[in-house]
Amino acid sequence: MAASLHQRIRGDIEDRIRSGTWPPGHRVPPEHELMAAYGCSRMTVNKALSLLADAGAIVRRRGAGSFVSTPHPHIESVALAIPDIAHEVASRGWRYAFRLVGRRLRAPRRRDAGEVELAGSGKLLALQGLHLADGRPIALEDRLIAVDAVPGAVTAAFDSEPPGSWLLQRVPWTRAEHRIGAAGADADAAALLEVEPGTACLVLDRRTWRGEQPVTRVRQRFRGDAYDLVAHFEPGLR
Amino acid sequence: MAASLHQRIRGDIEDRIRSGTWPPGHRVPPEHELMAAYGCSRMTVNKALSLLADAGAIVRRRGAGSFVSTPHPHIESVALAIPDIAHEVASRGWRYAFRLVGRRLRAPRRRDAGEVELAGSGKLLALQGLHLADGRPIALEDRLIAVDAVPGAVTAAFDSEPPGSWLLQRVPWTRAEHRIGAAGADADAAALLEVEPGTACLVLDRRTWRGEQPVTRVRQRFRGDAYDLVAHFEPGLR
DNA sequence: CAGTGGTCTAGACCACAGC
DNA sequence: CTGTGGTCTAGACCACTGA
Repeated sequence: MAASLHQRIRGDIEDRIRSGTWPPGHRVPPEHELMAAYGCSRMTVNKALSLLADAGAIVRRRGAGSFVSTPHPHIESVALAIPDIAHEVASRGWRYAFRLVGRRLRAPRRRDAGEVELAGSGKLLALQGLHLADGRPIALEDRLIAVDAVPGAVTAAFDSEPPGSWLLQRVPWTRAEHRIGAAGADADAAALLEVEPGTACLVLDRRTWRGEQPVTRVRQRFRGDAYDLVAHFEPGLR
Repeated sequence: MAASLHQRIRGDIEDRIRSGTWPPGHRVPPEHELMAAYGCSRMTVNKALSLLADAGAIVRRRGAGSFVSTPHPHIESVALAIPDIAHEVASRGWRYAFRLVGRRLRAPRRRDAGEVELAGSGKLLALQGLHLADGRPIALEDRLIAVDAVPGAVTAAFDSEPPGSWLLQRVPWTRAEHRIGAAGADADAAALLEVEPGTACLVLDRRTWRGEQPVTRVRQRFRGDAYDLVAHFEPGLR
Protein backbone atom coordinates (compact mmCIF):
# COMPACT_ATOMS: atom_id res chain seq x y z
CA MET A 1 0.00 0.00 0.00
CA ALA A 2 3.04 2.31 -0.21
CA ALA A 3 1.26 5.62 -0.51
CA SER A 4 3.01 8.32 -2.47
CA LEU A 5 4.54 11.16 -0.55
CA HIS A 6 1.96 13.76 -1.50
CA GLN A 7 -0.76 11.34 -0.40
CA ARG A 8 0.96 10.89 2.95
CA ILE A 9 1.22 14.62 3.44
CA ARG A 10 -2.43 15.05 2.52
CA GLY A 11 -3.45 12.24 4.85
CA ASP A 12 -1.49 13.68 7.75
CA ILE A 13 -3.23 17.02 7.33
CA GLU A 14 -6.65 15.41 6.96
CA ASP A 15 -6.08 13.51 10.19
CA ARG A 16 -5.34 16.72 12.03
CA ILE A 17 -8.51 18.30 10.66
CA ARG A 18 -10.69 15.29 11.38
CA SER A 19 -9.44 14.96 14.93
CA GLY A 20 -10.05 18.64 15.60
CA THR A 21 -6.37 19.32 16.31
CA TRP A 22 -6.63 21.91 13.56
CA PRO A 23 -10.12 23.42 13.92
CA PRO A 24 -11.84 25.39 11.16
CA GLY A 25 -9.93 28.60 10.49
CA HIS A 26 -6.63 27.18 11.76
CA ARG A 27 -3.58 28.07 9.74
CA VAL A 28 -1.89 25.24 7.86
CA PRO A 29 1.93 25.47 7.81
CA PRO A 30 3.22 27.22 4.69
CA GLU A 31 4.69 25.18 1.88
CA HIS A 32 8.32 25.88 2.77
CA GLU A 33 7.81 24.52 6.27
CA LEU A 34 6.23 21.32 4.97
CA MET A 35 9.10 20.99 2.46
CA ALA A 36 11.54 21.06 5.34
CA ALA A 37 9.42 18.77 7.52
CA TYR A 38 9.06 16.11 4.84
CA GLY A 39 12.37 16.76 3.11
CA CYS A 40 10.83 17.05 -0.33
CA SER A 41 10.46 19.58 -3.11
CA ARG A 42 7.89 22.30 -3.16
CA MET A 43 5.91 20.74 -6.01
CA THR A 44 5.17 17.72 -3.87
CA VAL A 45 3.89 19.75 -0.96
CA ASN A 46 2.00 21.96 -3.37
CA LYS A 47 0.24 18.99 -4.90
CA ALA A 48 -0.96 17.75 -1.52
CA LEU A 49 -2.27 21.18 -0.55
CA SER A 50 -3.81 21.90 -3.93
CA LEU A 51 -5.76 18.66 -3.82
CA LEU A 52 -6.98 19.42 -0.31
CA ALA A 53 -8.08 22.85 -1.49
CA ASP A 54 -9.75 21.34 -4.53
CA ALA A 55 -11.68 18.98 -2.28
CA GLY A 56 -12.74 21.86 -0.07
CA ALA A 57 -10.94 20.78 3.09
CA ILE A 58 -8.77 23.89 3.17
CA VAL A 59 -8.84 27.33 1.63
CA ARG A 60 -5.67 28.78 0.15
CA ARG A 61 -5.12 32.52 -0.22
CA ARG A 62 -2.16 33.72 -2.16
CA GLY A 63 -0.05 36.03 -0.06
CA ALA A 64 -1.85 35.06 3.13
CA GLY A 65 -1.65 31.34 3.72
CA SER A 66 -3.74 28.17 3.88
CA PHE A 67 -6.55 27.67 6.37
CA VAL A 68 -8.84 24.87 7.42
CA SER A 69 -12.27 25.38 5.83
CA THR A 70 -15.37 26.40 7.72
CA PRO A 71 -18.37 24.50 6.32
CA HIS A 72 -21.12 26.77 5.08
CA PRO A 73 -24.29 24.82 4.31
CA HIS A 74 -26.19 27.52 2.47
CA ILE A 75 -24.18 26.74 -0.57
CA GLU A 76 -22.68 23.38 0.24
CA SER A 77 -23.97 20.38 -1.50
CA VAL A 78 -23.98 16.82 -0.38
CA ALA A 79 -23.37 13.58 -2.15
CA LEU A 80 -26.73 11.94 -2.56
CA ALA A 81 -26.95 8.40 -3.78
CA ILE A 82 -29.56 8.27 -6.52
CA PRO A 83 -30.43 4.61 -6.54
CA ASP A 84 -30.62 2.20 -9.36
CA ILE A 85 -33.72 0.53 -7.99
CA ALA A 86 -32.85 -3.02 -9.01
CA HIS A 87 -29.44 -2.70 -7.41
CA GLU A 88 -30.85 -1.14 -4.28
CA VAL A 89 -33.53 -3.77 -3.83
CA ALA A 90 -31.05 -6.59 -4.35
CA SER A 91 -28.64 -5.07 -1.83
CA ARG A 92 -31.38 -5.22 0.79
CA GLY A 93 -31.77 -8.90 0.19
CA TRP A 94 -35.06 -8.79 -1.68
CA ARG A 95 -35.96 -10.33 -5.00
CA TYR A 96 -36.26 -7.67 -7.65
CA ALA A 97 -38.66 -7.69 -10.59
CA PHE A 98 -39.98 -5.20 -13.12
CA ARG A 99 -43.44 -5.37 -14.63
CA LEU A 100 -44.41 -3.32 -17.66
CA VAL A 101 -47.97 -2.06 -17.32
CA GLY A 102 -48.28 0.40 -20.18
CA ARG A 103 -46.66 1.26 -23.48
CA ARG A 104 -47.47 3.78 -26.20
CA LEU A 105 -45.68 5.35 -29.12
CA ARG A 106 -47.04 8.84 -29.46
CA ALA A 107 -46.37 12.42 -30.44
CA PRO A 108 -45.35 14.93 -27.77
CA ARG A 109 -48.09 16.96 -26.17
CA ARG A 110 -47.71 20.39 -27.69
CA ARG A 111 -48.50 22.10 -24.41
CA ASP A 112 -45.63 20.40 -22.63
CA ALA A 113 -42.47 22.20 -23.65
CA GLY A 114 -40.37 19.50 -22.03
CA GLU A 115 -41.97 16.79 -24.13
CA VAL A 116 -41.55 18.79 -27.32
CA GLU A 117 -37.89 19.40 -26.60
CA LEU A 118 -37.35 15.75 -25.75
CA ALA A 119 -39.06 14.47 -28.86
CA GLY A 120 -37.16 16.74 -31.25
CA SER A 121 -38.42 15.93 -34.71
CA GLY A 122 -39.51 12.42 -33.74
CA LYS A 123 -41.93 10.62 -31.50
CA LEU A 124 -41.90 9.57 -27.89
CA LEU A 125 -42.08 6.10 -26.44
CA ALA A 126 -44.13 6.31 -23.24
CA LEU A 127 -43.67 3.47 -20.79
CA GLN A 128 -45.22 2.77 -17.44
CA GLY A 129 -43.93 0.04 -15.17
CA LEU A 130 -43.71 -1.20 -11.62
CA HIS A 131 -40.61 -1.99 -9.61
CA LEU A 132 -41.30 -4.91 -7.30
CA ALA A 133 -39.43 -6.07 -4.21
CA ASP A 134 -40.34 -9.64 -3.30
CA GLY A 135 -43.43 -9.18 -5.46
CA ARG A 136 -44.54 -6.08 -3.59
CA PRO A 137 -44.78 -2.82 -5.56
CA ILE A 138 -42.20 -0.39 -4.32
CA ALA A 139 -42.09 2.22 -7.08
CA LEU A 140 -44.09 3.28 -10.10
CA GLU A 141 -42.17 4.53 -13.09
CA ASP A 142 -43.48 6.75 -15.91
CA ARG A 143 -40.89 7.15 -18.60
CA LEU A 144 -40.59 8.98 -21.90
CA ILE A 145 -37.87 8.00 -24.34
CA ALA A 146 -36.92 10.14 -27.33
CA VAL A 147 -37.11 7.80 -30.30
CA ASP A 148 -34.83 10.16 -32.21
CA ALA A 149 -32.11 9.60 -29.67
CA VAL A 150 -32.74 5.91 -29.09
CA PRO A 151 -34.19 4.32 -32.25
CA GLY A 152 -33.74 0.79 -30.89
CA ALA A 153 -36.21 1.47 -28.10
CA VAL A 154 -39.30 0.95 -30.25
CA THR A 155 -38.43 -2.70 -30.84
CA ALA A 156 -37.24 -3.49 -27.32
CA ALA A 157 -39.45 -5.57 -25.05
CA PHE A 158 -39.02 -3.94 -21.61
CA ASP A 159 -41.20 -6.68 -20.18
CA SER A 160 -38.75 -7.71 -17.52
CA GLU A 161 -35.64 -5.56 -17.82
CA PRO A 162 -36.39 -2.06 -16.56
CA PRO A 163 -35.93 0.61 -19.23
CA GLY A 164 -33.40 2.43 -17.07
CA SER A 165 -30.93 -0.44 -17.18
CA TRP A 166 -31.65 -1.08 -20.84
CA LEU A 167 -30.96 2.54 -21.74
CA LEU A 168 -27.85 2.71 -19.64
CA GLN A 169 -26.15 0.00 -21.60
CA ARG A 170 -26.98 1.51 -24.96
CA VAL A 171 -27.04 5.24 -24.49
CA PRO A 172 -24.45 6.46 -22.03
CA TRP A 173 -25.62 9.79 -20.74
CA THR A 174 -23.40 12.75 -20.01
CA ARG A 175 -25.68 14.93 -17.94
CA ALA A 176 -28.62 14.40 -15.63
CA GLU A 177 -30.91 16.55 -13.54
CA HIS A 178 -32.89 15.25 -10.60
CA ARG A 179 -35.78 16.81 -8.77
CA ILE A 180 -37.04 15.36 -5.53
CA GLY A 181 -40.41 16.10 -4.04
CA ALA A 182 -43.39 14.59 -2.29
CA ALA A 183 -46.92 14.11 -3.54
CA GLY A 184 -49.98 12.10 -2.70
CA ALA A 185 -50.71 9.12 -4.93
CA ASP A 186 -53.50 9.74 -7.41
CA ALA A 187 -56.09 7.04 -7.95
CA ASP A 188 -54.24 5.23 -10.74
CA ALA A 189 -50.89 5.31 -9.01
CA ALA A 190 -52.44 4.18 -5.73
CA ALA A 191 -54.03 1.18 -7.38
CA LEU A 192 -50.77 0.12 -8.98
CA LEU A 193 -48.72 0.69 -5.84
CA GLU A 194 -51.37 -1.05 -3.74
CA VAL A 195 -51.80 1.82 -1.31
CA GLU A 196 -54.68 4.08 -0.38
CA PRO A 197 -55.23 7.05 -2.70
CA GLY A 198 -53.50 10.11 -1.29
CA THR A 199 -50.73 8.12 0.36
CA ALA A 200 -47.54 10.16 0.48
CA CYS A 201 -44.99 9.20 -2.16
CA LEU A 202 -41.45 10.32 -2.72
CA VAL A 203 -41.29 11.63 -6.26
CA LEU A 204 -38.03 11.51 -8.16
CA ASP A 205 -37.96 13.20 -11.56
CA ARG A 206 -34.90 12.59 -13.66
CA ARG A 207 -33.99 14.07 -17.01
CA THR A 208 -31.02 12.78 -18.93
CA TRP A 209 -28.99 14.14 -21.83
CA ARG A 210 -26.31 12.86 -24.08
CA GLY A 211 -24.31 15.90 -25.04
CA GLU A 212 -26.96 18.46 -25.94
CA GLN A 213 -29.54 15.86 -26.94
CA PRO A 214 -32.23 14.97 -24.40
CA VAL A 215 -32.55 11.22 -24.10
CA THR A 216 -35.18 10.35 -21.54
CA ARG A 217 -37.36 11.72 -18.80
CA VAL A 218 -38.65 9.61 -15.96
CA ARG A 219 -40.81 10.07 -12.90
CA GLN A 220 -40.45 7.45 -10.21
CA ARG A 221 -42.96 7.46 -7.39
CA PHE A 222 -41.79 5.53 -4.34
CA ARG A 223 -44.07 4.40 -1.59
CA GLY A 224 -43.23 6.84 1.16
CA ASP A 225 -43.33 4.11 3.77
CA ALA A 226 -40.80 1.99 1.93
CA TYR A 227 -38.06 4.21 0.67
CA ASP A 228 -35.56 6.82 1.73
CA LEU A 229 -32.67 8.56 0.10
CA VAL A 230 -29.54 9.05 2.16
CA ALA A 231 -26.75 11.56 1.82
CA HIS A 232 -23.53 12.10 3.75
CA PHE A 233 -21.30 15.09 3.90
CA GLU A 234 -17.85 15.67 5.27
CA PRO A 235 -16.13 18.67 3.76
CA GLY A 236 -13.33 17.40 1.58
CA LEU A 237 -12.06 14.58 3.77
CA ARG A 238 -11.67 11.20 2.16
CA MET B 1 -9.72 36.35 -16.73
CA ALA B 2 -6.51 34.91 -18.19
CA ALA B 3 -6.97 31.25 -17.32
CA SER B 4 -3.84 29.30 -16.60
CA LEU B 5 -2.64 26.87 -19.21
CA HIS B 6 -3.65 23.72 -17.35
CA GLN B 7 -7.10 25.20 -16.87
CA ARG B 8 -7.34 25.89 -20.59
CA ILE B 9 -6.31 22.33 -21.40
CA ARG B 10 -8.82 21.00 -18.91
CA GLY B 11 -11.53 23.22 -20.28
CA ASP B 12 -10.86 22.20 -23.87
CA ILE B 13 -11.19 18.54 -22.93
CA GLU B 14 -14.32 19.17 -20.88
CA ASP B 15 -15.89 20.93 -23.85
CA ARG B 16 -15.26 17.92 -26.06
CA ILE B 17 -16.81 15.62 -23.48
CA ARG B 18 -19.80 17.86 -22.86
CA SER B 19 -20.52 18.26 -26.55
CA GLY B 20 -20.32 14.54 -27.12
CA THR B 21 -17.40 14.88 -29.54
CA TRP B 22 -15.59 12.52 -27.20
CA PRO B 23 -18.25 10.07 -25.98
CA PRO B 24 -17.84 7.90 -22.89
CA GLY B 25 -15.06 5.41 -23.42
CA HIS B 26 -13.30 7.58 -25.98
CA ARG B 27 -9.55 7.71 -25.68
CA VAL B 28 -8.03 11.01 -24.60
CA PRO B 29 -4.76 11.86 -26.37
CA PRO B 30 -1.73 10.76 -24.37
CA GLU B 31 0.27 13.31 -22.44
CA HIS B 32 3.09 13.60 -24.98
CA GLU B 33 0.62 14.53 -27.71
CA LEU B 34 -0.98 17.21 -25.60
CA MET B 35 2.50 18.52 -24.71
CA ALA B 36 3.19 18.95 -28.39
CA ALA B 37 -0.23 20.38 -29.15
CA TYR B 38 -0.02 23.04 -26.43
CA GLY B 39 3.76 23.46 -26.52
CA CYS B 40 4.15 22.97 -22.80
CA SER B 41 5.87 20.66 -20.37
CA ARG B 42 4.50 17.32 -19.31
CA MET B 43 3.76 18.45 -15.74
CA THR B 44 1.29 21.00 -17.06
CA VAL B 45 -0.58 18.49 -19.15
CA ASN B 46 -0.41 16.01 -16.31
CA LYS B 47 -1.98 18.49 -13.93
CA ALA B 48 -4.92 19.08 -16.25
CA LEU B 49 -5.52 15.37 -16.74
CA SER B 50 -5.02 14.48 -13.09
CA LEU B 51 -7.59 17.04 -12.03
CA LEU B 52 -10.05 15.71 -14.59
CA ALA B 53 -9.46 12.20 -13.31
CA ASP B 54 -9.85 13.38 -9.73
CA ALA B 55 -13.17 14.95 -10.61
CA GLY B 56 -14.28 11.76 -12.31
CA ALA B 57 -14.55 13.09 -15.85
CA ILE B 58 -11.91 10.71 -17.16
CA VAL B 59 -10.30 7.48 -16.03
CA ARG B 60 -6.55 7.09 -16.31
CA ARG B 61 -4.88 3.71 -16.51
CA ARG B 62 -1.14 3.52 -16.27
CA GLY B 63 0.26 1.76 -19.27
CA ALA B 64 -3.02 1.94 -21.15
CA GLY B 65 -4.17 5.54 -21.52
CA SER B 66 -6.87 7.98 -20.46
CA PHE B 67 -10.52 7.49 -21.31
CA VAL B 68 -13.70 9.49 -20.96
CA SER B 69 -15.69 8.12 -18.00
CA THR B 70 -18.82 6.07 -18.43
CA PRO B 71 -21.29 7.15 -15.78
CA HIS B 72 -22.51 4.26 -13.72
CA PRO B 73 -25.53 5.25 -11.67
CA HIS B 74 -25.54 2.31 -9.32
CA ILE B 75 -22.64 3.86 -7.55
CA GLU B 76 -22.58 7.41 -8.73
CA SER B 77 -23.88 10.09 -6.51
CA VAL B 78 -25.12 13.51 -7.37
CA ALA B 79 -24.54 16.89 -5.85
CA LEU B 80 -27.72 17.80 -4.04
CA ALA B 81 -28.12 21.24 -2.60
CA ILE B 82 -29.50 20.84 0.91
CA PRO B 83 -31.10 24.20 1.38
CA ASP B 84 -30.78 26.64 4.15
CA ILE B 85 -34.45 27.49 4.19
CA ALA B 86 -34.10 31.19 4.94
CA HIS B 87 -31.62 31.57 2.12
CA GLU B 88 -33.77 29.58 -0.26
CA VAL B 89 -36.93 31.50 0.50
CA ALA B 90 -35.16 34.82 0.11
CA SER B 91 -33.69 33.77 -3.22
CA ARG B 92 -37.19 33.15 -4.52
CA GLY B 93 -38.14 36.69 -3.65
CA TRP B 94 -40.30 35.93 -0.63
CA ARG B 95 -40.15 37.39 2.82
CA TYR B 96 -38.76 34.84 5.26
CA ALA B 97 -39.73 34.45 8.89
CA PHE B 98 -39.32 31.86 11.62
CA ARG B 99 -41.83 31.30 14.38
CA LEU B 100 -41.02 29.25 17.46
CA VAL B 101 -44.03 27.19 18.50
CA GLY B 102 -42.59 24.87 21.13
CA ARG B 103 -39.64 24.59 23.48
CA ARG B 104 -38.72 22.09 26.17
CA LEU B 105 -35.60 21.15 28.07
CA ARG B 106 -35.85 17.46 28.76
CA ALA B 107 -34.04 14.16 29.22
CA PRO B 108 -33.61 11.84 26.26
CA ARG B 109 -36.21 9.14 25.76
CA ARG B 110 -34.48 5.99 26.86
CA ARG B 111 -36.09 3.98 24.09
CA ASP B 112 -34.64 6.19 21.40
CA ALA B 113 -31.00 5.21 20.99
CA GLY B 114 -30.38 8.23 18.79
CA GLU B 115 -31.61 10.61 21.48
CA VAL B 116 -29.52 8.93 24.15
CA GLU B 117 -26.40 9.16 22.01
CA LEU B 118 -27.11 12.78 21.19
CA ALA B 119 -27.71 13.76 24.79
CA GLY B 120 -24.54 12.15 26.12
CA SER B 121 -24.49 12.81 29.84
CA GLY B 122 -26.66 15.92 29.55
CA LYS B 123 -30.11 17.00 28.51
CA LEU B 124 -31.76 17.84 25.24
CA LEU B 125 -33.29 21.09 24.15
CA ALA B 126 -36.32 20.24 22.00
CA LEU B 127 -37.53 22.99 19.71
CA GLN B 128 -40.41 23.15 17.29
CA GLY B 129 -40.80 25.97 14.81
CA LEU B 130 -42.30 27.04 11.54
CA HIS B 131 -40.52 28.43 8.51
CA LEU B 132 -42.72 30.99 6.80
CA ALA B 133 -42.55 32.39 3.30
CA ASP B 134 -44.56 35.61 2.99
CA GLY B 135 -46.33 34.56 6.17
CA ARG B 136 -47.35 31.20 4.75
CA PRO B 137 -46.02 28.06 6.50
CA ILE B 138 -43.65 26.23 4.22
CA ALA B 139 -41.85 23.87 6.58
CA LEU B 140 -42.19 22.52 10.10
CA GLU B 141 -39.02 21.90 12.01
CA ASP B 142 -38.54 19.61 15.01
CA ARG B 143 -35.08 19.94 16.43
CA LEU B 144 -33.09 18.42 19.26
CA ILE B 145 -29.93 20.12 20.47
CA ALA B 146 -27.42 18.42 22.75
CA VAL B 147 -26.95 20.80 25.64
CA ASP B 148 -23.64 19.12 26.39
CA ALA B 149 -22.33 20.16 23.00
CA VAL B 150 -23.98 23.59 22.89
CA PRO B 151 -24.40 24.95 26.42
CA GLY B 152 -25.36 28.41 25.16
CA ALA B 153 -28.50 27.02 23.54
CA VAL B 154 -30.53 26.94 26.77
CA THR B 155 -30.38 30.69 27.14
CA ALA B 156 -30.88 31.57 23.47
CA ALA B 157 -34.22 32.96 22.35
CA PHE B 158 -34.81 31.32 18.96
CA ASP B 159 -37.95 33.39 18.64
CA SER B 160 -37.06 34.81 15.26
CA GLU B 161 -33.66 33.47 14.22
CA PRO B 162 -34.03 29.83 13.22
CA PRO B 163 -31.95 27.47 15.37
CA GLY B 164 -30.13 26.18 12.31
CA SER B 165 -28.54 29.54 11.57
CA TRP B 166 -27.89 30.19 15.22
CA LEU B 167 -26.08 26.88 15.62
CA LEU B 168 -24.12 27.33 12.46
CA GLN B 169 -22.44 30.46 13.72
CA ARG B 170 -21.49 28.95 17.05
CA VAL B 171 -20.84 25.29 16.42
CA PRO B 172 -19.18 24.59 13.08
CA TRP B 173 -19.97 21.01 12.20
CA THR B 174 -17.62 18.62 10.54
CA ARG B 175 -19.98 15.89 9.42
CA ALA B 176 -23.64 15.59 8.51
CA GLU B 177 -26.01 12.88 7.40
CA HIS B 178 -29.25 13.51 5.57
CA ARG B 179 -32.18 11.25 4.95
CA ILE B 180 -34.94 12.21 2.56
CA GLY B 181 -38.36 10.62 2.47
CA ALA B 182 -42.03 11.31 2.13
CA ALA B 183 -44.81 11.02 4.68
CA GLY B 184 -48.33 12.24 5.20
CA ALA B 185 -48.79 15.08 7.67
CA ASP B 186 -50.15 13.95 11.03
CA ALA B 187 -52.88 16.01 12.68
CA ASP B 188 -50.53 18.33 14.59
CA ALA B 189 -48.23 18.94 11.68
CA ALA B 190 -51.14 19.51 9.34
CA ALA B 191 -52.61 22.15 11.62
CA LEU B 192 -49.32 24.01 11.86
CA LEU B 193 -48.60 23.77 8.14
CA GLU B 194 -52.20 24.75 7.34
CA VAL B 195 -52.87 21.75 5.14
CA GLU B 196 -55.29 18.84 5.30
CA PRO B 197 -54.16 15.94 7.52
CA GLY B 198 -52.48 13.31 5.40
CA THR B 199 -51.13 15.79 2.87
CA ALA B 200 -47.86 14.53 1.43
CA CYS B 201 -44.78 16.17 2.90
CA LEU B 202 -41.14 15.93 1.95
CA VAL B 203 -39.29 14.87 5.09
CA LEU B 204 -35.66 15.85 5.54
CA ASP B 205 -33.85 14.39 8.54
CA ARG B 206 -30.44 15.80 9.30
CA ARG B 207 -27.96 14.73 11.94
CA THR B 208 -24.85 16.77 12.57
CA TRP B 209 -21.59 16.08 14.36
CA ARG B 210 -18.59 18.07 15.41
CA GLY B 211 -15.74 15.60 15.33
CA GLU B 212 -17.15 12.57 17.13
CA GLN B 213 -19.65 14.55 19.17
CA PRO B 214 -23.25 14.66 17.96
CA VAL B 215 -24.55 18.21 17.98
CA THR B 216 -28.10 18.31 16.72
CA ARG B 217 -30.80 16.35 14.99
CA VAL B 218 -33.57 17.94 13.01
CA ARG B 219 -36.60 16.83 11.04
CA GLN B 220 -37.94 19.32 8.55
CA ARG B 221 -41.31 18.58 6.96
CA PHE B 222 -41.91 20.59 3.80
CA ARG B 223 -45.30 21.01 2.24
CA GLY B 224 -45.07 18.72 -0.74
CA ASP B 225 -46.85 21.21 -2.94
CA ALA B 226 -44.40 23.96 -2.15
CA TYR B 227 -40.95 22.51 -2.17
CA ASP B 228 -38.56 20.48 -4.26
CA LEU B 229 -34.93 19.57 -3.99
CA VAL B 230 -32.87 19.74 -7.15
CA ALA B 231 -29.68 17.95 -8.02
CA HIS B 232 -27.51 18.11 -11.09
CA PHE B 233 -24.97 15.66 -12.24
CA GLU B 234 -22.36 15.86 -14.91
CA PRO B 235 -19.49 13.53 -14.28
CA GLY B 236 -16.64 15.79 -13.25
CA LEU B 237 -17.43 18.71 -15.53
CA ARG B 238 -17.42 22.16 -14.00
C1' DC C 1 9.21 -4.54 -26.28
C1' DA C 2 7.47 0.52 -26.77
C1' DG C 3 3.91 3.32 -24.92
C1' DT C 4 1.72 5.37 -21.03
C1' DG C 5 0.85 7.35 -16.70
C1' DG C 6 2.51 8.25 -11.43
C1' DT C 7 5.66 10.54 -9.06
C1' DC C 8 9.32 13.56 -7.91
C1' DT C 9 13.20 17.26 -8.30
C1' DA C 10 15.36 21.86 -8.22
C1' DG C 11 14.95 25.37 -9.88
C1' DA C 12 12.14 29.84 -11.88
C1' DC C 13 8.91 34.02 -12.42
C1' DC C 14 4.83 36.17 -11.04
C1' DA C 15 0.66 38.11 -8.26
C1' DC C 16 -0.96 39.25 -4.19
C1' DA C 17 -1.38 40.09 1.11
C1' DG C 18 -0.06 42.38 5.00
C1' DC C 19 3.15 45.04 7.47
C1' DC D 1 9.34 45.09 1.80
C1' DT D 2 8.95 39.84 2.91
C1' DG D 3 6.17 35.92 2.86
C1' DT D 4 2.89 33.34 0.50
C1' DG D 5 0.73 30.60 -3.01
C1' DG D 6 -0.06 29.84 -8.52
C1' DT D 7 2.11 28.37 -12.25
C1' DC D 8 5.48 26.43 -15.22
C1' DT D 9 9.91 24.01 -17.00
C1' DA D 10 12.95 20.20 -18.43
C1' DG D 11 14.35 16.84 -17.06
C1' DA D 12 14.25 11.92 -14.28
C1' DC D 13 13.00 7.05 -12.63
C1' DC D 14 9.58 3.74 -12.07
C1' DA D 15 5.33 0.55 -12.71
C1' DC D 16 2.24 -1.08 -15.46
C1' DT D 17 -0.21 -2.44 -20.12
C1' DG D 18 -0.76 -4.53 -24.26
C1' DA D 19 1.09 -6.29 -28.47
